[in-house]
Parts: sequence; structure tokens; C-alpha cells
Amino acid sequence: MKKELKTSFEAGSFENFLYKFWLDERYFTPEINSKKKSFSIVIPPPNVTGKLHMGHALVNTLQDIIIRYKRMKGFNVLWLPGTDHAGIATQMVVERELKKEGKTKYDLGRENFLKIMGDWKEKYKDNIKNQLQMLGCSCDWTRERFTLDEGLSYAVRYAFVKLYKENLIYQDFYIVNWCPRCRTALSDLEVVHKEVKGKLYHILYPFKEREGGLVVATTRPETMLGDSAVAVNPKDERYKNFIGEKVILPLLKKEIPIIADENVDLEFGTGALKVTPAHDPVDFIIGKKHNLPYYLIFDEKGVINKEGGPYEGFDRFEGRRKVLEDLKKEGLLIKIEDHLHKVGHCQRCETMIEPYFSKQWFLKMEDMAKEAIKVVKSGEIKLIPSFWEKTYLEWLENIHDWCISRQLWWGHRIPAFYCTCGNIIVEMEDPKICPKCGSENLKQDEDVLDTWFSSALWPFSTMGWPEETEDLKVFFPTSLLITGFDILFFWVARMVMMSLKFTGKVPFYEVYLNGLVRDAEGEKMSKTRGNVIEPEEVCKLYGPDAVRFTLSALTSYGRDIPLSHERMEGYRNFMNKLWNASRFVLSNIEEPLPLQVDKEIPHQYILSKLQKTIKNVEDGFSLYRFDILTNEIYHFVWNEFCDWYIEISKYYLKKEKTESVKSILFFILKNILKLLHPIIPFITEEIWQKMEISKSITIEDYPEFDENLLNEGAEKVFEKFKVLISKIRAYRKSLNLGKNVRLNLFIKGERVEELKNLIEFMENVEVEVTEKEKIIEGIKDKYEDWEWLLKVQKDFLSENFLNTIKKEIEKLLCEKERIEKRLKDENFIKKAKNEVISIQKERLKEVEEKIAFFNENLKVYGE
RNA sequence: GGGAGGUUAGCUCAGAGGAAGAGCACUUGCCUUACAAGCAAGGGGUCACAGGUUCAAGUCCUGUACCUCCCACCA
Repeated sequence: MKKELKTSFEAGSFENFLYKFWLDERYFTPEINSKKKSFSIVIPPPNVTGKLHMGHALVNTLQDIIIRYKRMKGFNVLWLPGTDHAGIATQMVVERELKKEGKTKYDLGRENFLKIMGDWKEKYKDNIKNQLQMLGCSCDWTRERFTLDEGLSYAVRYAFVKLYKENLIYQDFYIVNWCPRCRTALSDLEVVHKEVKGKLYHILYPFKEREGGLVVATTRPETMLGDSAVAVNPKDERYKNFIGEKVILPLLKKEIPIIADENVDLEFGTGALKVTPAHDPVDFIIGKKHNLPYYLIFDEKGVINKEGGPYEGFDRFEGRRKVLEDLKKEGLLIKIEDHLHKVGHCQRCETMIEPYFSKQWFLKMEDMAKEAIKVVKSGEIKLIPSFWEKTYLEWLENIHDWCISRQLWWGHRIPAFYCTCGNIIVEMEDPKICPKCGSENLKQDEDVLDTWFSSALWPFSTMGWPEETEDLKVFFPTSLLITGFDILFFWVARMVMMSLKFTGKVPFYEVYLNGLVRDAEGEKMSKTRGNVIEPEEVCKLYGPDAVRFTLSALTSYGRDIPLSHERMEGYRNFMNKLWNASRFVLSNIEEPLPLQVDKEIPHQYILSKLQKTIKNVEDGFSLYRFDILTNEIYHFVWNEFCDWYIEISKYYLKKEKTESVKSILFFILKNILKLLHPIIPFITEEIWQKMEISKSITIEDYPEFDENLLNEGAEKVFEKFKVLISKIRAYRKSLNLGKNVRLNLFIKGERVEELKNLIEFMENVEVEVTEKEKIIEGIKDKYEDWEWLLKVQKDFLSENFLNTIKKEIEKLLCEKERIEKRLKDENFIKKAKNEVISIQKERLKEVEEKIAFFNENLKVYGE
């Protein structure tokens, strides 16, 4: 053909150019008035914090594979991209940067800090876009969104106001998870529990009116400064008599009551629990029930405040040391035990969480959760793999109200305005005056919303909700969500709830939850381990196609993905293989050719195999088995097309009439490229354009299974041919007979005549198709009904070769015995399916014949 | 304390009732005019363990051990 491919495949030389070409042609932007069926995915918006990691590469590759597949399948496809402002995560990164300059956000003030955040965002948003484009992601960039955009912010406000007016959003004093470093409240999900080797301190609280006292056990002695009672279980015989009496709280010397509460575990510690309602979740509940006072002893940084009396100004950990020291002095520290327990840590900065009593905004979850349960139970939303459904349902069934306020600056500011008269105004517009008292002295709530609040609206807010937009009509609900299982609760479940609440529809019909990318040994990638693989780096090394192919090939159901350079190298080699196969085909073809079907076996075989591949790939797609569909094509391309058909085509290309073989080569290549395009878009487009069939493969039809091209018969005969060829090669090798030595082959079997010339061409043998048995010196062997004899002179036979045959006989004898035993078993004959029995009988025959052949071989060549 | 997933070749993983599979690694030959990032031929497995169901069990059931991960207010 006119355009030639370079002699070796070089990734990196054409990708950027092709991506620009796709953008210029607007292939990724769907038509809004299309008659085609819609297929839509919204991207899990990456955080604007920084670089994409391998997990992003995976989730976006998988999405792109599906998106490109559906596009080729004739759907009107939308893949909507965007980024997330990622409240705490992003703010933390910027704060860290500031710290390098010795500054804090408080030095800058809210306004200046947000300006810096804005600049930061601009920089990284493009970064992320560029990296997604580097991977070939076919997102519709004309629809790119960011969670803090005007439109999305409007949606957030709309949702907040509506929920507030329905009394689903409320403000309350509650014990929340507090990060003293981030100085904000966190939701339960943002707390990671880690096992910590701690101590259990036994402290004596003396009775007020008796000798002795109660010994309480605690892991956090410093919180005793905020104690307002000691609780015992009402059933506890040890303490029954003391209930209602008082003890003296050590150090602060306050009188606190002894109360009875069922929440106290008799078995744990001493069975007596110090109650600190402001700093422990259980104590909080107990405190509420018994109307105990709340002593908040820490400030927002975790430093002891004036409630702590002499301990004021100590950080919580210093405070602990000091308290213990003083208790020891007073002889009240009875015992210290080692104690293994789980302690909450901030998901983002790993600081130890402080349960903290404070006023926060909450979203009532129970009713919304019920709806979200229904749609999964009914199957309207399908989770893949399905075992996630149980996890999802259990979480929703035990849901707690969601703390949605964060004491941060980077995010959607809570649209609640406080008037000096005590009125709270929550409306779509910022109020100028208080509707109640007319005051102009209004102050907006300082807090922002949890990042996941805006994420929860993402599938529809990105399409213009609450306006009734065309996009919503055409593309919502979305078809599929692909995301990591780690955000099943954070994001997936909340989207379902919010979507049902606000649109009355599910946000998506299917959710594919991918595994985690790990290193070759299955270890989590981490900087400290030094095993991090960066998408950018490997795209440069192996090309984005090879990276995508690797990720896809390794993605089976729910499993983690063990990524390694070796794997990527292997699949990079596949790219090279494909490249060179294409080079071979194109170098033999002058112009695009329509398929001319040839009836000869090899052509029938490859066309038939292609159809099977198409079918299997289709099945792989319908099951979201990326590994299956990827390996299916890999195998077809390498082990069928390259290893056999291309080699065979060299024979046909030497003959006179070559049109049909050329057309078949062209046809197969064309289909291979189409099959592969969703996985490896760049290289397939590059080759496609050289084939001069059409402008772009991106919008070509995906191959459809064509029953007319199936030919089981040809496949079977070809299989025998393959075995024969392999055997001849094996004989040559073990006999040390080079390919330059022409051998004589006597053979009989079904349709072998048709392949005679091809066998001669491939293996340098003289083939005689014969029905008669010829007793001559030679190696006899068979496969199914093909029986053959390769004439080899006695001198060539080595001890080694004869031993191989002997071993082979031994193996066959074992098998023979096994089958015979089975066939003699009355129960087997009675109960097994006829089909199974006949297979066994056939196999026995085959084995027996082979044994006979090998014995003859031994006899002929025997000593 | 609940729950989920896993244990198959040296490594990483497919296979889910009827002769143990792939990629990489390994051995041995080959620069055979698409490709040495390649070609060809090989070696390699009590399918974690113990019971059970079945004519037949990596495959189904029960239990055990070990690994991974979620969830939970154990001071």
C-alpha cells in the first residue's frame, strides 16, 4: 500500500497527534438529537490534589474500554469528565506547601487562602486532564465539570435548602469525630481504625462518704478532667450498693455521682466506667440519658482548656503524662496493663481522632437509606461483582446520620445565615435582611460542606440539575458507574440516596467495582515501600496502549491487580507483534479489498476462529470480564493469526491467484484492529489509517458475530494439521534433523489430501497420502483419525529418542488402565451420561492405538 | 465481635462436575525475507488440609488452618 509502517513499533510517536485528531473531529461529543440509544458514564472525579496514580489509570482505562466499545456498538455515548475539589485532601496539600514557607492558612485569612487554592486547582485540573488524554480516555471535554463550578454549586445549594426545609438537615450538639490537626469534624467514614498498643490504667476514685473507692479502668486518663460520673452495670453485684452515692474525682476534687447504666460491660476492666460525656461516644449517650453535665476540656487543637484547671495549656498527650504523674503521687494509680485496642485516626492526615462534643450540621439518613436499599434489592441497580451487594445493604441498614459540616475553608460554604435575633435563614438567595426582625446584621455559617455532599449529586448535577436540561433527558440515569470499592459507602451509596431523593430515579443501572492496583507481589503501592508505579512513567516506557492492555488483561472480577514491569513489557511486545503483523499484511496488499471467501481449510479455519473470538469477546464484555475479553483477542492475534495463518499465507501468496488470501489477511487484520480498539486505541487507529478504509476506526462498527463464517469442520481438520506439524518439528529436534533434510511422510486421514502441498511447504517433507500400511523404517504416530509414518533411517535414532518413546508408552499405559477401570465400573456405565461414556471409549481406542504404534516404533528401531 | 474475599506451575492469576490452563520466569535449538520486543520444541502441579455428596470433585456441601480486606461505641 502507499503508506508504509515503520519497520519497528515505537510507542510515543503518534499518540498526541491522534488524540488531537479525535478531538478535532469531535468524536467524543455525542449528538443531543441522536436517534441512537444513549450510553453514559460519569467519571469518578479525581481529586484536584495532584497527579493521577495507577488506580486512576485503571478505573479510567476500564471506563474508556467500555465507552469506546459502546460507541462502536452504535450507541450515542457520553463520558462526562470532571474533577472534585476534595475538601480536606486538597486543603491539606496546600497547607503543607504553605508550611514550607513557614506560613499557616490563618496567617493568610480565608479570602487569600481561597485565592491560593483557586490557583492551585487551575494548575492541577489541567494536569489531570492531560494525563487522562495521555491514556487515551475518550471523555467529552466540552462537558467537563468541577465540583465548585457555578452550576454545581447551585445544585449543592438547591439540595441543601430543600433538605433543610424538609427538616432532613438539622443542626445539633453531638459528639463527633474531631481531627485536632485539620481542626474539623469528620464523618464516621473518614475515620480509619488502627490497632494500637495502648495501656489500660486503673484509677481509684475515692468514695465521698465511705472508706475506699471505686477503681475505674481507662485508656485515656487525661479525659478524667471532663468526667461527670462513674457508671456501673445495674446487674453488677459488686457495685449495687454504691449506686446513687458519690465519689471524689481525683486531681480536680469534684464530687461526681455513681450511676447505673446497662451500657457498662461487666467483664471489661473493673466493671466501673468513668463517664466523660464530651469526649467519648458511649459516655455521650450515657450522659444524655442521665442528664449529666458536659465538660469540654479540649480546644479545637486538642489542647486542654480552662476546664482542665491546673492542666490548662497542655496538649492532650502531655496532659496524659502529667495526669498520670500526679495520680501516681497521690497513690491513686492502682495498676497499668498492656492493652491492644483500635483507635480512630484521620483518614487524611493520620492524626489520632478526638471524640469531641460540638455543634454540627447533620443529614438524616434513615428514610433515604430505605429507598437506596430497595433499588438494589429489586435489582434496578446491579452491583458487580454481586458480593458487594451484601456489604452495601448492611451498611445502609445500620446507617447513622451524616455529619456534613466541616470546619474548613475549601468547599461549598453552608448557606445558613444567622441573625442576631436568633433566626436562621436558609434560602436559595443570600438574605439581605432578617425576615423576622428586619436586622441587616446577618452572618453566614463559617463551615463548609463535606466534599462527599457535592459528590453525591455528581451524576445529575454535572448534567445541569436542578434545571431540566436536554442532557438530563438524554443521558440520565447514566448506564454504568465504574469505581473502586473503597468508595462504595462514601460515594456510591450516597449518590443512590441523593439521586432517588432529588430525581426520583436511580443514578445508574450498573456499578462495576474494580480492585486495587498492587505491585507484582500483591503489596500495596506506597512511597515508603518504594514500589509505586506511576502512569506517566510507564506510558513513556511502554506506551499508553501497553499500559492499558496490561491493566485490562489483569482485571478479573473483584480481584486486586498485581501490576509489574514484566507484565507491561510482555504486553508491549504484543503491541510490537500486532504492529509487525500489520506490516506484513499491508506490505502484501496494494489496496483495500472486499472479502473473498475461499473454501480451502486454512482460510475457513481462520475465518471461523475469528467468529469464535468475536463471540467470546462479546461474552466477556457482557460480563465485564476484562481479562477474558483481552486474553481472547491476544490469543487469537498471536497464537492463531500470527503463528499459523500468516505463516500459511506465505504459501498461498507464492501461488498465482492470491486475491482471496490477500482479502482474507486484510479482513482478519481489519477485524482484529476493531476488536482491539477499545483496549488499545492509539496503535489501532494508527494502523487503521494506513489501511485507507475510512478516516477513523473510532467510529467504525464493532465486529459482529457472523454464523455464516463458522466452520467447525475446517477447524477440526486444521487442529490435526497443527498437531502433525508440531510433531514433525519435535521429531526433527530430538533426532537432530535440520530442516534442510527432506523427509518422507506417509499419511492417511480425513481431508489430509487437501493439505498435502501445504504440509510439504511448511516442513520440507515429501508427502504421500496412502491408505495402505507400509512397513518401513519410520516413526509411526497418530492424532485422532490422522495416522502417519515419518521415514527416518535407523542411524538417526538415538537412545534419547527411544527413551522418550518408552516414557510416552508408560504414560499411555497408565491412562489406559485408568480408563479401563472406569469402563468396567458398573455404576459408571449405569449412571454416567452416554456422551461421557463414548468419549471414554474413544479415548481408550486412541490410547491403545498409540501404544501399538509406539511399540512398533520400538520394534523397528529396537536394538 | 460481625461480614466479605482468597489459598491451583518458581511468580501473578484464569478455570467451578467428566483427560490440569495462561502470561512471565526456566531448559534446549534457531538471526527461517512481519516481528530476536522474535521463531520452534520442551520441563514444571496430591489444585491449603480433613471429612462428606456423586459412577465421577480444583470444581458441590461441612468443618479446620492460614492470608487480605471491610464494618462495629468496647472504656
